[in-house]
Amino acid sequence: MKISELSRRSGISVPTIKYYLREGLLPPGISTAPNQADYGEDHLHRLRLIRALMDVGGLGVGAVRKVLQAVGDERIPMHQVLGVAHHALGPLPDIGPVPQDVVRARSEVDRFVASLGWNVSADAPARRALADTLVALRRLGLDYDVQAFRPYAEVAYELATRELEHVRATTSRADAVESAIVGTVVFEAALMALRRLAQEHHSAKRFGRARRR
Amino acid sequence: MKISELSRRSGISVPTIKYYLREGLLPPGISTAPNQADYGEDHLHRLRLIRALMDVGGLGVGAVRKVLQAVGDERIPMHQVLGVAHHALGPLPDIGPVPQDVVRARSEVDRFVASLGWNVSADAPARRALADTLVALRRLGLDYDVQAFRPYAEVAYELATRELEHVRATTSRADAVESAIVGTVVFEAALMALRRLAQEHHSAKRFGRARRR
DNA sequence: CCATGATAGATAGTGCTACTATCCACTCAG
DNA sequence: CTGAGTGGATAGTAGCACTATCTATCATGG
Repeated sequence: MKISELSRRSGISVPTIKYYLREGLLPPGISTAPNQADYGEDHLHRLRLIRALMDVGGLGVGAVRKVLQAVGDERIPMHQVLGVAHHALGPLPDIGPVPQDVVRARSEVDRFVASLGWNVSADAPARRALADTLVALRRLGLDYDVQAFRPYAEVAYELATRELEHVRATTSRADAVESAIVGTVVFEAALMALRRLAQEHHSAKRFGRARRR
Repeated sequence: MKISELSRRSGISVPTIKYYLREGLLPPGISTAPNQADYGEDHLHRLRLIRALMDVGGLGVGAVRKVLQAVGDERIPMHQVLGVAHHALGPLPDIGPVPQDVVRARSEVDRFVASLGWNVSADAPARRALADTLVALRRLGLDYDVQAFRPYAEVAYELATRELEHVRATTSRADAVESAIVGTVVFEAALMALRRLAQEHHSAKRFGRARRR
């Protein structure tokens, strides 16, 4: 199909598709002439994946590119793809000196993860993300302990069990990898939305029943 | 204290504090002369809250301003503050025409929420956010049903129960409101981080044990 | 008491990101 | 054969979160 049809079927403007081509998010079509190229269903699917990661997952162009590279790289074994994706999604590496309270929080988090018996690589970005939340709470004067995260950890454990079983049920590597990525990013957004809905429900039940606004 | 001390103790540069003052995120200090003002501990605390919302919660300046307005507005009753915060956090209102599949997903989500027996306002942004995730999954060719969200809903329900109980235990309105906001935003980030850690653990267990990278 | 540095407030500029717009030479469909 | 569409390149834009600079003041230590 031509780029105009790709644009129409994906709902993404032609200039934006050209931009994704330039940025390496979308592989080029099959060139049939100096100024003609042919795009297939896989291009359409790729565009939808890009939009899902950006719109639902909130990823930037750079993060999407990293994730897609990991998905497309056959040399990366299954059990590493999630890690690579998490590195693309997670916070950037440290820039300046790390404050004292952050250092302490990180080691608390590391001990906490170890106490859960979880087998997670030492440089997982989510470790630092979790430590950052702990630091934020404490800087606000709320003296939480890492143990406050335990119920969340138990919940996360059960969800991850379910999700990984689902991934195993799929067939090809490409499908498995993509469903793992989508599971991480899209179901994360779904879980957030559901948590907020549940909070509103409980808030209404506890503090009153009048409608908002 | 003077702005330089506020800057030193908060770790935020003086120009940035001035920027927050201009943007209305931080209330002005008590003016003691045409070019002098005095800032208190509450300003320091407010700055830490701003950074928590921005750095951990990923909110922009506009969203932070809306949330802080809701926190500070005594007229807004407790049971509405969370809703107001969710409106500030959630997706923007529709701009163009809403595609057919989105319309269908929204009504499915509405029926799903009703089937859960949750009492949530009809215009809660999280409804649309959840519908968007469903649409994203389907556009990727994964024909999920809303019911796939049920386990997540159950988990979200239990977490929200626990969290709202914690809010009730606090005392003043200001504290309660702030802890509700912080709970929504910061514990959301913590839950995400823990879910990713749990995923890595299960991924390592299921697909292999070699270290990444 | 006066030089030095900080301050409030205002205006303008920066770097980054995700697009958009314009241009060109070319080509394909009617 | 003409006019809309195309690939490829370059340049421009809008929004965001700061950052820099300026001015008129003010605080303070020698």
